[in-house]
Amino acid sequence: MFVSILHADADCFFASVEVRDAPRLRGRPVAVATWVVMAASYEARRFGVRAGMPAAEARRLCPALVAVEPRPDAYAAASRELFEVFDAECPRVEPLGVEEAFLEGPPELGLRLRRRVADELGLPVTVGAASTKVAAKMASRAAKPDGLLVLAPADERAFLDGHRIDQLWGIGRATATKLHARGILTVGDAAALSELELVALLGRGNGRRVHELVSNRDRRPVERGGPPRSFGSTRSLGRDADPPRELEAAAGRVAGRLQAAGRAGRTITLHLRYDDHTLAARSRTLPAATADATVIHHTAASLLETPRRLTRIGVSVGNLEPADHLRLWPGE
DNA sequence: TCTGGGGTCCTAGGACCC
DNA sequence: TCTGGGGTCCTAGGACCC
Repeated sequence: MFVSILHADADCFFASVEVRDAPRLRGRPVAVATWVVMAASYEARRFGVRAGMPAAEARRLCPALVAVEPRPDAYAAASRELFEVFDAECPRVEPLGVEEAFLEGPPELGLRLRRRVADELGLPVTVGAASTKVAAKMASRAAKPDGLLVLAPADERAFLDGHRIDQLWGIGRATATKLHARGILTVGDAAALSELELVALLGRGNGRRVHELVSNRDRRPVERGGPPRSFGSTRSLGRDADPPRELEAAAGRVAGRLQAAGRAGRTITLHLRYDDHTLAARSRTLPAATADATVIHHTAASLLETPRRLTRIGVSVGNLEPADHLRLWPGE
């Protein structure tokens, strides 16, 4: 028996909550969707339905698709319950979004987590266990849906080496493109390179990081998650949208969430996307923290100057601190 | 393929201070 | 007046994740 890193991930989380709460959906292709798909059940995925896909496209691929409106409150409650089980079973839990976490413990912990979440929440959770975060994450992916994969340390390298480089957790499109251009197609290909070669290819920071990932020398420990570092809200703009009004609404949503969390922040960032899909962000740091909708809105609006057509707008507040005392901005 | 909304972390240059 | 080193904060952008 040895201590390992576990990655626990609730399968197609939103869709699983919907199926659990409406048993007539069981076994059917289900998508949680507005005009875009937020989550798809495995039955729907078999037809090619994917998160992020326009709902019309999903329906075309899968005419029998059952589309369900999102119920954010239900997912928040399920997420809370999921982490209550994690916390009850393990002292070291590092959340990674609303539906997954790294945990430290013996591989047997994976069995308990899966059983308890299934019994108490009625939701499927897949667990991967390994000696590093990257291997544990890749193991849980390989074990989906509703599975458990424990990698023995001696098997981890071979397991990782066989993956396509762009499938490795932590390798995105930009890095994969650079590696592909050099004929590096698999994790094994990349692991055969020295750190120096990867640094030459990818830059110092990214090269070192990728070297640690592909060679499975990922030394990052499981760390308890802290409070959020930022709150934000953005919206895509339709043809007849009014960007200044959308910005004001976004500021209101962010202020409400900050106040609910008892937090305030000093750095206000305006987020924009233009019609050529380029992104921009403008930020301003205030002398003191705020959770006030008007201050957030006015600060963001003062940063908004663009003759170009916008396709997305929103605001985030960072540099957070507790709001229950001290200087709020503006003062009373 | 360019389509959601929510995040985290890193880098790099400039301002400013000692 | 020029030169050097070290550090923090702010801003903009990029990359990646679910």
